[in-house]
Amino acid sequence: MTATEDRYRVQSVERAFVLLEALAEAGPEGMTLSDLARLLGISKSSAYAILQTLLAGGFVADSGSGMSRRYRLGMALARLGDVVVSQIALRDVAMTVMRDLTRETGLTSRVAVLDEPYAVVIARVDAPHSTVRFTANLGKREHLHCSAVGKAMLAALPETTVHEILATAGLPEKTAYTITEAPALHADLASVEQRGYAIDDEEDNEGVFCVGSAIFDHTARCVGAVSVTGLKLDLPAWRVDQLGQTVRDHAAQISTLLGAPATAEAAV
Amino acid sequence: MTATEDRYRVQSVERAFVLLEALAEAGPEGMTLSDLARLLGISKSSAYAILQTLLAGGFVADSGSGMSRRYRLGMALARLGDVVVSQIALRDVAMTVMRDLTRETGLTSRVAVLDEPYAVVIARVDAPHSTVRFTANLGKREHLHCSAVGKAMLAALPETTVHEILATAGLPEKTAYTITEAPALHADLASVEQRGYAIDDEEDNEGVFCVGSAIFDHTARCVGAVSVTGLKLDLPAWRVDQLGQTVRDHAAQISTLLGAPATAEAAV
DNA sequence: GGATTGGTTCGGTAATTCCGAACATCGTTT
DNA sequence: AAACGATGTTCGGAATTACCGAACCAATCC
Repeated sequence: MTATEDRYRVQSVERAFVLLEALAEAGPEGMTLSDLARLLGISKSSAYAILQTLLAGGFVADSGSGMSRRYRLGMALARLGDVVVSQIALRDVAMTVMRDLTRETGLTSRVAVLDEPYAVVIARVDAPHSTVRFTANLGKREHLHCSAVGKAMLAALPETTVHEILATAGLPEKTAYTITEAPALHADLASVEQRGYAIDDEEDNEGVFCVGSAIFDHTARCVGAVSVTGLKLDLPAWRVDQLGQTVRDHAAQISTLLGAPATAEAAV
Repeated sequence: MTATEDRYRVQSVERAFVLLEALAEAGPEGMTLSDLARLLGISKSSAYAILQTLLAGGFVADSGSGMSRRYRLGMALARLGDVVVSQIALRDVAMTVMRDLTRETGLTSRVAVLDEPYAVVIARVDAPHSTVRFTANLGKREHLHCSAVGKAMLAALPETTVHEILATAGLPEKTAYTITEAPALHADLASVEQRGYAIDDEEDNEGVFCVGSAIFDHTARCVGAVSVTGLKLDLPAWRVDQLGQTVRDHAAQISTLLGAPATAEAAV
């Protein structure tokens, strides 16, 4: 049946999580050590050791002591769960809006988040009939100063963090068009802030053009950016601003779906 | 320092959760196997085995495959976290309202949840100067047909589940006043539904009087009940209805704090 | 007060898990 | 292009690790 070799599983870890599932079933009143041991079909001492481990990490909590001590799920799980739902929220929301965006523009769209001092792509929707395969691997770290998503985020971040990021990551030259001087970059960021979208004009890859805009969460903090990517020769100059507005609108759409207040997307 | 003997801990379980914390830090883009192994200071194969285990349970998810596969937190954690927050919510919300209730009435108040086919007490606030110590242990299972919290819940549950519960648990006689006949019980439940609160008049313990009312969550389902307990001779008949309304109001208060729609508490 | 249930501690055993190394695959760089 | 480096996956062996059973406390129930 399960061709998935048991060889590459850890027994005690599996038991720990079966135990957690049992506690989840049990509800607020929790379960006793003996109940758990019986339910899992293991010795009391084994269950005890696992519970102590989980207790130390706050993944289970105990009510009462000594006799008839009861165990229930701990706060630490609430924290982990919260991380998951916020991540899922960004991914899922982004995916649906990105599909819209590529359908409207015919271009590959991507969403990246900030992983100081780099940007990292967490979702991508390929153009339907892309002439070139952009090998944009998910999870790949990219420089901020030479990408549309990167500059969109930089323009939305506080000044101090921008300085920190540029200080640690620098401004390496990727192509002849890469902005390698801090003053020039700050000037560019100012116009990004004004327009509401950023442009990468062959600054990261020769012949590649990108337009990106920042995404904000419910606390009005910048959590990432969305962009479309195409070949420079497919994009006449008169289309750029129209494209920029489209991307900006879709970014705002993601932000509102994340519960961002309307002010976050407006001009500073 | 930590006098907590490492002897009663499970190494691999501890590692698994350190790994999860690391993934939580990592964010939506996740981490690679090698990164994790380096970070935890363990071999790749060990980290691999743990990851496979977590993957099987849905506690981590993987993006991409083969090369540069990335791991991030899985949906199962969202589920566990959700269970925790709803439990915490009920407990915490209940405690504050219960303190109000005992202050106003001078009686011991308790909150129980349904653990078919029994009721189980999950929180209690003792009366300030209680003449008698009610040994109402938390987590203790009680019959539904002879307690105020039990009858309050029964009146709020669908007919089919009521039948199931009574069929499996029966109607054992606890005192001379215990309702042991199904028709009589149903008649009582009807009046409970009408009044909005249930009465236990020495049906569980001789000389003990209880008044209880049901609690509803944000999905308008009955999740428990709250009650006050006192000695029969301290409660003249004319106080009963006033007390019932007080308990009912506080139950409604808990329900609204849990996000229950206003209709749930109204008469059926 | 005895009997029963539940939690905690301990010692020995062997099963479990850990590691290192080798293989397969892919991306990068020379 | 081809070699290199890095990554995920598989395997065998060694011993650490975690499991169990039993005994020891503590508290409840009869």
